[in-house]
Amino acid sequence: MEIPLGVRKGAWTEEEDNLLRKCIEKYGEEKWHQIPLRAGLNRCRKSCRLRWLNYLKPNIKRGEFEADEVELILRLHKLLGNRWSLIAGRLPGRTANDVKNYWNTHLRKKTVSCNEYIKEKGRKTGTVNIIRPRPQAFSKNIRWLKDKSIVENTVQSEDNSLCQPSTTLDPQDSESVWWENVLSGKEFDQGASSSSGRQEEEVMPMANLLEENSSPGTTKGEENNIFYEVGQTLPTDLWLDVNLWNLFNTEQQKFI
DNA sequence: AACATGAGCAACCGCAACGGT
DNA sequence: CACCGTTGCGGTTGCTCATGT
Repeated sequence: MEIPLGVRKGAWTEEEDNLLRKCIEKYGEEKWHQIPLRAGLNRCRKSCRLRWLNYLKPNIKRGEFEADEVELILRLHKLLGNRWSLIAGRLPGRTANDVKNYWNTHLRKKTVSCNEYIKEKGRKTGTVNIIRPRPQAFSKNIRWLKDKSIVENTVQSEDNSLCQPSTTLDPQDSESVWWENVLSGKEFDQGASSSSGRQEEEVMPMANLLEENSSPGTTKGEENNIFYEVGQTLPTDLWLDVNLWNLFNTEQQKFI
């Protein structure tokens, strides 16, 4: 086992902070398993890494979250769920832990009450067209263009009939049109579900797409269910409107 | 003044993914 | 391909401080 007996836990002292800071200034943010030894700290590597990333790192922004940051957190959380590292990657100077803590203490209650309101409203007004989260995948070669909300390569899904255009245009063009429609909020055809083969090896979920375009040091790829099927009719407590796609696109452009 | 309660935040823990062998 | 060590993430815990009773 890597953690020696008697390893120190709990709050960090100023002396420990200084040792860790000097060590990382000297050796860099690599090989965390060697950091405790190099720094002369009786801490486990996890503790050292966490302390550095959440507190000691030079560019960390302290203090109150600004209104635009809060708004971005709310929107990204709606889009991504509890992907704190991804969300933090869009907030310069903020750590995943900061974002998570802020969410849990300030925003969770608000969104819960908001969701309850939407749920209640949905019961009264019936159903709306939604973009529903579902496992869906994209080619690993997808690139977001700087000038347009277009992806170059194949868009794949568990249900191609919903995710690809019904026209017989050139595949790239038709997908571009489809994406433009999605991101511009145009209406969609009601798609009939049909199963189709899914190429597991060459596809990746959209969250990974975000990660590939996010700032260095963000998480590696992992699966999740943040994809959205269009044209479904479901209660409003599940909806995710098209404007959010526009937001997603807007935010994406900022960081490319 | 003493105690209870809740909010905010730092830190820990468990797990999954990744990369090397 | 399997195994193992390392890394990084999200959930949870626990400490501190402010506020209420």
